[in-house]
Amino acid sequence: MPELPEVETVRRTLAPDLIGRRIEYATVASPDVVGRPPGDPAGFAAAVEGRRVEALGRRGKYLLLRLSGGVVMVVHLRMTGRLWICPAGAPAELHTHARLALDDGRELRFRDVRRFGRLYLYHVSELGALLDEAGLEGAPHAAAAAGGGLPVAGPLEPPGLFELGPEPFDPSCEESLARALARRRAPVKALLLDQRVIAGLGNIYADEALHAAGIHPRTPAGLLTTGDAGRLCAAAREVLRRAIDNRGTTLRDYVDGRGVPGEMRSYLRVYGREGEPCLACGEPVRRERVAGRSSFYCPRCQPPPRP
DNA sequence: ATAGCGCCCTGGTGGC
DNA sequence: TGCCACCAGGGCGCTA
Repeated sequence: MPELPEVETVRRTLAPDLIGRRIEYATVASPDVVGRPPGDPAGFAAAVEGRRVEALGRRGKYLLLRLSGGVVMVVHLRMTGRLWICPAGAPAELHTHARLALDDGRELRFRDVRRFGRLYLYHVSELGALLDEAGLEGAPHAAAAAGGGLPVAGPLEPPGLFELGPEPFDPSCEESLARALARRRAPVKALLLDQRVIAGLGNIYADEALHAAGIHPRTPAGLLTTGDAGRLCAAAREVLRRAIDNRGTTLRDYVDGRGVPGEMRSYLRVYGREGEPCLACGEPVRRERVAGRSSFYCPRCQPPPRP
């Protein structure tokens, strides 16, 4: 389940092989995965062909590829998406939806068994602050003024991309979380998963962060203090940092930009460990459905809220 | 405004 | 062994 650490790992592992490469031609097979221009794989392919990859950035769980001519390709892997580079001759796996042939005899491939993942195209002028936030320095693009030859404008889908909360490593994270928690009845976990509050946490790292902070996932957000919000942010940072250091969590599908699985799974302290002893206190880890998601926690380290 | 739920989609799993 | 209900969960749209 690509969350922030997995997307960041994909970015880091793709960058050295991708930056400076020219996309010779593109094959996009499934209309489903083309979010913009909506359902137009041919238009998408035509719009990226001939462009060079200039830089790779990330914002939340979105990966951004800045292409020459002021075009930005945005990728969201959702649940089972994979984006990696392989030799052009490698047999295409089932559910390969896009293949971008590079000028060095290799291919950038997008595969997604469940077709939840999406590819989007934008012109730099549409992205505004997002470029800087994603670490793509928005140096003026001389050749980009005209619109980059993109076939469509259309609405700025997905809306989520333009409503992202602060990155967990951004100093404004504490304030955003504290503000979101105040007077809310929803379980704290629901807000951690809300990308408008903090960008980049998913089910795995939300559980890990709550455990590290000693907060039960079902705790009504409004019961938490500003101090709790601070501890939660600090816990999230530590968990995410560690996950990035270990190149992400591979449960089944996830691989990095070179096709290599991540190592973080062995270091998860609660996620996926129902019935096993808490690594902090030995109490068996429990699993419960919170905010529509399966949630793992230690009943001793994370005392349940009093009903 | 907010909270909760169903939907999308496929493959793996576990029960019988 | 085969069959099938069920589960995984990110984001979004709908409802009350």
